[in-house]
Amino acid sequence: MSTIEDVAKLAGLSRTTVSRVLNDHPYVSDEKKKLVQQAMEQLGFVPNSAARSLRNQKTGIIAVLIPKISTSFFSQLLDVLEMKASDKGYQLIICQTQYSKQKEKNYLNLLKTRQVDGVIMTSFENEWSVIDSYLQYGPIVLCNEYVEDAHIPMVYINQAKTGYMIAKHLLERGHTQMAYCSNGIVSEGMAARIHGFKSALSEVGLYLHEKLYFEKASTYEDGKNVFAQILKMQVKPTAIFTGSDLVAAGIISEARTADWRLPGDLAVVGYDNMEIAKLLEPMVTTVVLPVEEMATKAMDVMYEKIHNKHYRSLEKHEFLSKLALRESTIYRRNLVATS
Amino acid sequence: MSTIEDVAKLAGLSRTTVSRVLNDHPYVSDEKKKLVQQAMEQLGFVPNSAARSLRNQKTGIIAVLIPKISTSFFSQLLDVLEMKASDKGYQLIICQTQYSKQKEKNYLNLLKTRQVDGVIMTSFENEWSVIDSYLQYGPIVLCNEYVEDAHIPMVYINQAKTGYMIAKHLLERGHTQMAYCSNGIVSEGMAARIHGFKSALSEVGLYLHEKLYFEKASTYEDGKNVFAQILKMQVKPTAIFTGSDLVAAGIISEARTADWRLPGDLAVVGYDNMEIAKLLEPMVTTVVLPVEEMATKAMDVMYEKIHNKHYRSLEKHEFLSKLALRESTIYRRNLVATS
DNA sequence: ATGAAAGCGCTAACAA
DNA sequence: TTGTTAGCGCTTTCAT
Repeated sequence: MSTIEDVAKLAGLSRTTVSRVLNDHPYVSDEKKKLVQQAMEQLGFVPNSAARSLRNQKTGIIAVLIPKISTSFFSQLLDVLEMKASDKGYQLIICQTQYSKQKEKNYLNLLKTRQVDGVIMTSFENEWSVIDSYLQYGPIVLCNEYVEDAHIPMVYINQAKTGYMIAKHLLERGHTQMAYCSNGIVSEGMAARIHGFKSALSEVGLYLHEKLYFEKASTYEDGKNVFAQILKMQVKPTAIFTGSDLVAAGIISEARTADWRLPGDLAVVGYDNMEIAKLLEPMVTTVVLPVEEMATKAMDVMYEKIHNKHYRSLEKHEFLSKLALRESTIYRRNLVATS
Repeated sequence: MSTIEDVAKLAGLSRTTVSRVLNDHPYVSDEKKKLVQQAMEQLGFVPNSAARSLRNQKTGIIAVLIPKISTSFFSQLLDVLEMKASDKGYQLIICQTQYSKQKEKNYLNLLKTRQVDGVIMTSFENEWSVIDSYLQYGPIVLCNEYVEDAHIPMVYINQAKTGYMIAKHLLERGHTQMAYCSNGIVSEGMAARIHGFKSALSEVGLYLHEKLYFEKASTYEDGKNVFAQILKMQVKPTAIFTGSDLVAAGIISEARTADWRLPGDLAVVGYDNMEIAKLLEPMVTTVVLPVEEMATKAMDVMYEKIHNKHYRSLEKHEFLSKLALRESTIYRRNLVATS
């Protein structure tokens, strides 16, 4: 492994000059530059990054905290984050928190030990005050979360508008009796989503019936359960927001078994635009999340924070979901553009 | 940011002693040890990892090269790899090659610049000779690939046995006319798989009809196409291996539209055990890959290579796929255990 | 059991 | 335009 010193010797110059060539500094004559480059070539020289990190006090690495990589949404997010980081010349260290407070803290320590220049959190487990204390060591950017009392850049989806949009769509399709599935997670986003949903209803004098609110559904099995419950009801909903494409799949599966027509007897709206949404029959109208936009913004903001060094700046970067209209809410013959 | 020097001063000791405490060296009296620990506590001292890396010539980081993170299989693999790395005290840098030779080389450079202690490749694009040249800088372990002329540890699936198992299962179900979908990727593994498939057939005097071999099917749409072709055939297959659950989904969707009974008119075997395999109707019999086992082994081997420093050792770590038996090849009433 | 000092490879302030 | 030198923070001989 050759060092800058070796290159300097071979080129008959000083380490400084070599370093200057390496960093594209001005004030190096073309002649010497050539000499240095030849020497580098000949030795197969590559700068040692630990030495650079130590000297420059920055690593070129960003940590991404994620609860579970193999979750469809998070793997998409990570995918884009990696591309954007790569574009900016950064490496990404992946940190799976597995929804554990301790793991989350362990990974935040990467900031303390200066192993990374910044941390992007796509979820969080600890109290905000705990996380806040790490800000003295470097920038933290929230991507896909919103916290009222955090004074840092936050990139997130306006869930109130998401909820509103869903309800509005169903209202336009003529539904008046709707059901709503939550996923059991209690967060500001989830609260905002249902609030938005309800406000669209109340605008037209409707409301969400208590029995039609399912508190905790996140899996295919949960979806089947939800339908079983619906089947037993006196007054049945004509439309349901499922909170997840998996739940939608469960509901659809049972509904078909029970010979319900979809969307005739029940219109279904999913969430996440997972692969299955397009594969089911009927194809599922679902909420499409602005994954790419959020990841891009998060990385841009992180880059800026790393360089301007003012970590505690409150920035709200809000993005909107879209609705992919498909057969589960609109009869095929009325569907102009499916996507 | 406090350094080891600060701690030493506060404790009234030397840097050496502090370092010894930090690294659990013997020959430190309990008394001084306590002193040092108190000082560390008081200053909130955390060792700087760049300095450690520089001094120790190792980073505690492993790079994982992956073509595309958001692919179901790779995200699962990455998930397990991260857990295993974490167990061993390593961080993972993720490198998305996007099937690009150049990107792959760029990321292999992390080894040259000593930014990582080793590289795990889950796929590769360049000629083996290119990759081989990086071995002088550190260990490379193949996880999910097999290359005949690579002299490094390889963790992979025995695809010949996978193919054999699939055909065997269909033979046992009484099929004699089978179709086979490849995904268009040309690799030793893919060749082995079809070879294994064919040899099970030839054992009982059967063979794979040329027209029933689909060269390139990897998406849901491809699956629909495949079925359309089958529909036009004179002699139709009674069973098909799809090479992917997505393709299986496409085939099933079209088959149902054409009012085929599944598995009565056509038995379908998928690959990958994706989420959809259990959600479709019928639930899809599919090949389950030993993701966890491969990831675990790859990380174990990497750990060992990093420490014993002999990188060019040919090691074949072979794993087997399993078949998850479901309704698409076995009538529900005959299904004892679905999974 | 403890400390002094050298040095990992690089960059930058300063001098020439 | 180029070189000398100090030092980033840590570990490890070697001496005591």
